[in-house]
Amino acid sequence: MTIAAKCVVLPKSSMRDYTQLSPAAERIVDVAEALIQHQGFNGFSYEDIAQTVGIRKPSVHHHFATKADLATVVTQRYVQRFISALENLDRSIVEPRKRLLAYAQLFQETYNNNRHLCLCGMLGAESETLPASVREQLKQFFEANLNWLTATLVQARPERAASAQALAMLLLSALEGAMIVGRSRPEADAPAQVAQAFLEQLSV
Amino acid sequence: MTIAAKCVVLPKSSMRDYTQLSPAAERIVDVAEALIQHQGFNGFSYEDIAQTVGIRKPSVHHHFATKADLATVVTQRYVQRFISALENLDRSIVEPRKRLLAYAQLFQETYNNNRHLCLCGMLGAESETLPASVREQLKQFFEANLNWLTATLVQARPERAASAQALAMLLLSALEGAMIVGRSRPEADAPAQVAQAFLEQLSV
DNA sequence: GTCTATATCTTGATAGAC
DNA sequence: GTCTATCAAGATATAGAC
Repeated sequence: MTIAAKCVVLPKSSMRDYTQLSPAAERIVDVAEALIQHQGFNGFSYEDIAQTVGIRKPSVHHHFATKADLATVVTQRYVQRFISALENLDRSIVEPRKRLLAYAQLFQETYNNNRHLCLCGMLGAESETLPASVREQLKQFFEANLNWLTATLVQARPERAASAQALAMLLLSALEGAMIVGRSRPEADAPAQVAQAFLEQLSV
Repeated sequence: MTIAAKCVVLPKSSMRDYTQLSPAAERIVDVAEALIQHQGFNGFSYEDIAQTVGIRKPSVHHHFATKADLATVVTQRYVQRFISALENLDRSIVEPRKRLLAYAQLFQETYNNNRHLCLCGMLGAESETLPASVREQLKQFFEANLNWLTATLVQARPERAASAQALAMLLLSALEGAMIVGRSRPEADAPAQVAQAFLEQLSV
């Protein structure tokens, strides 16, 4: 099969690009992102989006034919932005321990906005009901986070490099979990607190 | 207002008791519990339950008038059973560190069943869309877990009692999060692995 | 306790005018 | 790009017979 033929058979949803959204499409993606983080993919409807954006349901369908299309673009944009944020941390913060604190702050800032979950944490919980295109993005998100955390933990404590992978999974899981557990708790800074406990107790 | 009057105004759903379920009602609760753990409260319908149990939709409504009623009973039973399991651990395992490993195994065993999430982890993510009666149960679940973990961590390391609360939140969050992150990863033992990393690295 | 039948509403989605 | 109108399917829920 030629490369051209391969491109032709790509499903329409895969050709959408979050970097080329019209202003109206971008507003829809913004609202959908917030609704997923607040209520989950199965907890909102096109009608909810239409009312928040201030348009009608068919106008939403004009920009994103199906809910699966919309979720794919929302997730794609979130994952790419998050990966960009990780690259920014590498460029702007030299000390590994401070970089890890800034990383935890990414989760805390998300949570500060009306206790919003990490988009991929919410979708990860619902993943059994999601289209494959979204699940693929989730894999990328978690893998990128684990790779970044592992590398940063090795930099912070080279003598413990052997356990860096396991600690990366521990910290990522703790941050995702803290946003969920924290919703049923009074504290507003659960993600920052678990990260602090992690770094202090492990002397990172 | 008299105590009697207060009882009278209790909504019907609050009077349901998971300890007095008929065999048919219990089968429905079993199936609903599994569906929530697999797909979430907003990811299944009465029709799904009916088909799995092998009855018709109205028969499900006969036992649980509304989806909120059903979710309340499912959650109530799950939380009480989990608290009983914690009491069993206290009775049957003397050494605190082994008790913590057995605790983590509770999550791992849940996860071994088709990557089922902790029921309260899934509902915690969806909590913004849930009835108050379910949210109340979630608070109880997480508080009971944090109290049990804090006490057990103090027993394991009395000299670190001051940080036991923060470490309890770290471990609980990590276990809940590992089930979610793990769904997008190849490993089948994410909960057990994060618990092991926690106990090893913190020398518990 | 279970069923058939039905009501009502919501949801995701389409047709076609402007 | 947005709208009105509409649809088919699915979801929650009820009425009433057996």
